[in-house]
Amino acid sequence: MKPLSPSAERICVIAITHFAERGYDASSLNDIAVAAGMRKPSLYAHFASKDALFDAAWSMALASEQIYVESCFSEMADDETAGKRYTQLLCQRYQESPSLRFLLRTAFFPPVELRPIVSVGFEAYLERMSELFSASLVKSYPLLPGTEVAMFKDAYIAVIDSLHVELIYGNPQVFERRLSALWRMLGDSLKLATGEVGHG
Amino acid sequence: MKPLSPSAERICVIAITHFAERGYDASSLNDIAVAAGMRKPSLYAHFASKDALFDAAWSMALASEQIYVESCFSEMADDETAGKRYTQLLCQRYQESPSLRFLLRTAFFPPVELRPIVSVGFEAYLERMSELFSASLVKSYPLLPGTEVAMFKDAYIAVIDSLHVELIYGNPQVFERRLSALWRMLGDSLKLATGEVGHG
Amino acid sequence: MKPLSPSAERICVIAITHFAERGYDASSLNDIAVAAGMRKPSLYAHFASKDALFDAAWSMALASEQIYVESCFSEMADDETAGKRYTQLLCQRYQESPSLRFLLRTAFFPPVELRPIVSVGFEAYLERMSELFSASLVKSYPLLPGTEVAMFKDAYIAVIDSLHVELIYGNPQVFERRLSALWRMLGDSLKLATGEVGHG
Amino acid sequence: MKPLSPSAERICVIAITHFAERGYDASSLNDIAVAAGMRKPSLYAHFASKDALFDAAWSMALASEQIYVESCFSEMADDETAGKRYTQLLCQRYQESPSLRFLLRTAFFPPVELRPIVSVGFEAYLERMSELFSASLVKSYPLLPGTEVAMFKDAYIAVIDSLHVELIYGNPQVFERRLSALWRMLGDSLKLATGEVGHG
DNA sequence: CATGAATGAGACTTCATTCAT
DNA sequence: AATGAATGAAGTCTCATTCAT
Repeated sequence: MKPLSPSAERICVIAITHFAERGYDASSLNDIAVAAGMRKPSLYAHFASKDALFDAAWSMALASEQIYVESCFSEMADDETAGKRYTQLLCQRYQESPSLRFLLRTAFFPPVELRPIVSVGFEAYLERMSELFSASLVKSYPLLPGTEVAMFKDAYIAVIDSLHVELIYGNPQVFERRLSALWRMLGDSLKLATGEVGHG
Repeated sequence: MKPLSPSAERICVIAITHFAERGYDASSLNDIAVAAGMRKPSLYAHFASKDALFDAAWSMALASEQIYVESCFSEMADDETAGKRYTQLLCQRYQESPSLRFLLRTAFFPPVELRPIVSVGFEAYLERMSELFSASLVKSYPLLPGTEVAMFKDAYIAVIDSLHVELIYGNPQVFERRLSALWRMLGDSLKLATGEVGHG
Repeated sequence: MKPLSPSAERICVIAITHFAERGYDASSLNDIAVAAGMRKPSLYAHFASKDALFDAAWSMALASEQIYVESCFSEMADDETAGKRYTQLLCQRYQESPSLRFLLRTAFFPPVELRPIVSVGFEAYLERMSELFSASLVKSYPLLPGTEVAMFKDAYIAVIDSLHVELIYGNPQVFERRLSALWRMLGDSLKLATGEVGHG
Repeated sequence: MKPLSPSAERICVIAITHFAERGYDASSLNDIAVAAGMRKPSLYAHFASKDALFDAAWSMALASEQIYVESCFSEMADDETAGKRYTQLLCQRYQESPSLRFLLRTAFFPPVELRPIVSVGFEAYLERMSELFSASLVKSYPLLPGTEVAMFKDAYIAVIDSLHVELIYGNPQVFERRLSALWRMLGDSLKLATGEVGHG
């Protein structure tokens, strides 16, 4: 994982948008090269192969989104519902961040030969998110039993994935309805689970 | 949508598994033809182009899953929680039905030039599912206000999509946990929404 | 080793001349295709890869030369010195037969990945020649001890290889001098070995 | 033929092994550069082109083998059979000297555009060897007629070439048998040619 | 219906070479 | 003396498609 040269980084950024929009198979190195202001063979001065470029792009996108997630959760106000901020910003993030679009497309349907690399990275990404959520949850409801926390962790990731899908469908209005429906459910469940126990 | 000849149907079935596993771009007409026991050019006796084959495969898969969904909801017992049966069978269905795998992969990331066809069909598919769910919901809770029904419709599709994603990830154990977490939420929310009003 | 179609045979013949003149690495499928009156991708309707084409060309050239060798030895007159006719025709054969030129070039310096295939075939080719020689030798000198026959077999192949090299150098005049020098040696050695014993 | 810098010499040595093992076409400047501890463009600080590098490698290899041949013949004992020592050491020399392997490969199948350079050098190399042989032969058999000497010169080079081929085939056991068979022939011929005339 | 043969377009990749630094 | 970056040419190979048979 040595750091990339500036040119290599630029290529990576472009590759990310191509992979995000077209997928791995339908992305052409020629197009990526031209979009990066060079000719096809010049790519090979920076990356040994299409796979290697994909690897680098994957790492970069993953790192970028991981940082974003951290910042999202760390900026949380004390009285905020755990994990809500992230979901509220998600739609905008998706539209603004090719990295996120690339991440989702790739996590869902990775090129077969790169599946291992992809799934390891993405699972860590989701796992970190669920940890941030449950930490925040425990902070708000210290008395919540561990089994309940575990259940809500699963529920939160389920919610995230559901929102991801709606983002992919690409209808922002429906996204907002889904966001609200999911939080209604999650909120109700939390209410019942914590009742007088939690905040009280 | 004229009916397909037996040969054309066989080709479609094979194409569906290829598209499901590899995606449109990475599926080769040659492989499909050989898997169907013929040579590549023979495909053109049945379909005008790769796109046309995709179209037919898409229609067939959609029809197949629509029938399945109908049967799933129609066999529902009276005291069953609305839409639960479908989600419980989903994991097995996914593993057994290339059509469903094809549907999801394609709905999420359709080949650009076929996006319109795909999204129209898939939205109808989801819409029908949500109607079946809400009909069953209204039957169980006749007094539930319309706005609540609408909200639960959104929630149910959100749940389905979330489960879809977990199926794509491919870990059956996690699927079961997610399934239970989502129904816990949905159940809690229903409980609160209906209270004494509903079944009582 | 299924028989080749006429087109495939034509391509093979052309490939043989290309491989003979340029070697495997420097031969381009594009050039071969054009020389065969078609475009590059059309080759792949006949051969799965460059290696496969090479394989076929190798088999064809080997078979061709094996037949030639057989005919050469079978047409031998009774009072002829064993194996002489073949060496006398060799220069002309080399000039006329791309197969032989291909055989030698390839036997001497095969593409690394095809070395096994090549050496097996060529060793059989040489071995057959040495058997034909020794059979003819034994017929002329029935009393020659087995160890001597074995030695002359080695000597004959050594002579053949030496002539091959001179053919590759490409100077017909020098070839004739070498041919005569080698037969002088072989003849002298035979004279001493058989003496009054042989023809008696 | 200005003398090479130390770096250039080092590159040449490496190039010789690459050319010997792979041939001109299949040898990559990149590989050679890396093996020499530098990057491809750095080669151009030492050689103007691949051809120029080949030229230099060729000259170096030729010089190296010429020196070896001289030393081989000059160390000859008085009662030794002319030229025998060289052939006896040949197998070991071939295994130890990339230069010799390069020489043979290149002499047999030079890259087309370099054929003139190659053949001139190699013919001189063989010619020198045959002169050393005939000088030694004349020393042993002063009364041998000139025509006979000329014939034996041709025979000796023929023997050398035959041994070369066996070295290329790469079977040391067969090499020994061939070596002995060839000297049996050469010795018999010499015996008959000199008879009572020579040493006596 | 099926296919053998052909093909234009385009995929990834390697190569020898150049040039500014 | 060395190299990172770039590139035109060319390499092998795959693909969807067409057409005569």
